[in-house]
Amino acid sequence: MKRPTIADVARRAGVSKGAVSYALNGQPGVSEATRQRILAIAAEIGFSPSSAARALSGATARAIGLILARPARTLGIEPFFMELISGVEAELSARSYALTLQVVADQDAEIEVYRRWWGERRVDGVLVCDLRTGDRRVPVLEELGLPAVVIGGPAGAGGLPHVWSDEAAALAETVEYLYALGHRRIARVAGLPDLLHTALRSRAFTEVGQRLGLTEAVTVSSDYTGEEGARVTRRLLSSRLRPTALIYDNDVMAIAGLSVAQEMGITVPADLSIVAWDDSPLCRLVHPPLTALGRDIPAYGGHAAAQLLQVIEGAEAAGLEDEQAHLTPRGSTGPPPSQH
Amino acid sequence: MKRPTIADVARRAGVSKGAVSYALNGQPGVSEATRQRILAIAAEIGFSPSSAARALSGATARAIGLILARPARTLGIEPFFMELISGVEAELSARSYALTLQVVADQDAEIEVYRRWWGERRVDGVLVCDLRTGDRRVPVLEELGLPAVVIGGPAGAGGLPHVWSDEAAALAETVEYLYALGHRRIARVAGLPDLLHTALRSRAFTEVGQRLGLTEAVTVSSDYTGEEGARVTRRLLSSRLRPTALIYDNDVMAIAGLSVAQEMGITVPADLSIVAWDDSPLCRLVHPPLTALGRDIPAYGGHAAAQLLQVIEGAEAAGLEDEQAHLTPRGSTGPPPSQH
DNA sequence: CTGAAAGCGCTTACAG
DNA sequence: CTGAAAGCGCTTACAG
Repeated sequence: MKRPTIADVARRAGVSKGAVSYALNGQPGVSEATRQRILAIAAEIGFSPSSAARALSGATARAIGLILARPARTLGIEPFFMELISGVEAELSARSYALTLQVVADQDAEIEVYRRWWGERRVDGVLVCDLRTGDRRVPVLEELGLPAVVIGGPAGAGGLPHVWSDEAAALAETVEYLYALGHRRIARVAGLPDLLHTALRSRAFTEVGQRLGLTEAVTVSSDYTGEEGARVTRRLLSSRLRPTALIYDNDVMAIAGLSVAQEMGITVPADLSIVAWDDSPLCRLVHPPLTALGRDIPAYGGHAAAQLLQVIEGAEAAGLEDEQAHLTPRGSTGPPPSQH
Repeated sequence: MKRPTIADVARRAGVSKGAVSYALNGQPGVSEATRQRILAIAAEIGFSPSSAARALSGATARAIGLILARPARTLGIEPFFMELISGVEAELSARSYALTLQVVADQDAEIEVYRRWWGERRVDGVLVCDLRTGDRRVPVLEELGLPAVVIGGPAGAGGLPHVWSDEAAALAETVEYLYALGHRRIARVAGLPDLLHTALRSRAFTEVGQRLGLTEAVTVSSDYTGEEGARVTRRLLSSRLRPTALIYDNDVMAIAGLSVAQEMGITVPADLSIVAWDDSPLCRLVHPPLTALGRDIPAYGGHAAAQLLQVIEGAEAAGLEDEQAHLTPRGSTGPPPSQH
């Protein structure tokens, strides 16, 4: 089955290819009657303009790129990325842009793919995730002039527009909530230490701890996996003056932490309170369900995509502060055990 | 920064554009010395051939498509798809193909996207997931002649090549294992009933139940979400002669089921054994860790991608039977409680 | 409002 | 082994 081209439509309609192009793209240059007739014929013979020909004629590729540079193992287990992607998709498909996805091993590979995509003109722009301290991707993207929007911030995005959420404030509120419940020994199990948002959260945690006079507000680094989350939890709960509350940087580690508590005979929430960041259906799956800090991740992805499309279409995009994560108290938090 | 074209390379090398093209694509028509010189210059000025120009010249788009037609909610929570995607990616990027991903609401939307992609020549082929009974996508893809490989089977793929795993055998082995432990009342919490592999598993479950004389081998339908998994489990465990073993069609429902047992004061595995299909890190996160039926999903995705690339390159692809899922016994299974 | 033509950046027969 | 040229299917000034 041969695919119809613009020439087929033009022949059937008895007009020039140019006229068909104008009609299809909503440009002036054809009468309304002609436009309708051309559109009807195009629909009838199932014509879609070749994306390659369009891209080659200086129009855009109508595709944006997203690269994930995390081990497959971590990627699969965290609902975050899939939720982000579906939000991005919703925005893109409404404007009939495609999403080109690539999973790579590290930042070097990621940078290489950006260079290749730019050379190939394969995408019109990219969404950048997992900002790191001193991120090497940002200057490369700026140098290439490849439109890009950073997901994360507020700092570290260089001159690139970014979409972010005030994680420091959300963390502070969480600590204050635990403090109000009576907790004085609060520890935090953090994600990968070289991610910028981990650093931001750690600083915020230290600050609020000092403000409230919690001398033992410790942050312990981890890597988002259940294994590490469990290991760190075991260590924290084995110390002589163990924490009465734990805040985890993702849902997976929090669930692993809950299992460790159960395995050690520590009752949640009577003996230990647990808070998960990244609220997700996983948090409601376990018993007790986890108190969690969450926000609308698909919407976040959608906003980032919308910003990127603005940049691609030549508009100024100043970036956007998204909603702050809010705490949903469930069964895993309560007052600390009374001191005897 | 202007992107270098093949003409820039040709000028610098002092040859024609055709010669550059031959050199780049490893075609005969240039001397080895010239080829090396051209390659060096291309690398030096950072040239990558425009994917649009390539695609337009009759070469391929060097991209394949994957459409996921499940609600975002379900997508995010199951590690399966992200693992599949990373396996697909690994195979594709080794051959420098791109992956175009789209998330849609239903099969109608999916079919529409296939038609559009075909018309736009945006992808060279597609990977088809979540085969259903009487799948409407298969005849459309066959009619279009868009190269496609189905992930799943063994039946229902029509004339399309497919990659599959013998789920019936894996399920039978699992039931036999539980039988050997002493279980006689075994129930199964199934996934979405209109997915073909759910039907295959259900039939296999009934068959092995009959063969072993388990008159109460019930399958209850669900939808893969934790909510539904919990609800169904509550109902099953509330019946007068409740099952002593439950087999779940995914990890998420199994974890929800475990929580329900805990909430009802039913001890796992002393009072109830639980088996999860789709082994994933989630299964090792809970307490007790779940006995699970699993296999290498990234490899599965990689095999499907490899088959598709074969089809695209014009080779016959007969399809492929992948490894059978194997049972990893962990803490959630044991002998049934003794009858008093 | 419409038609004829150039051009995007490649690939690939076709002559030399 | 190499060069000149046509063609892929669009978009977009440029004349009429």
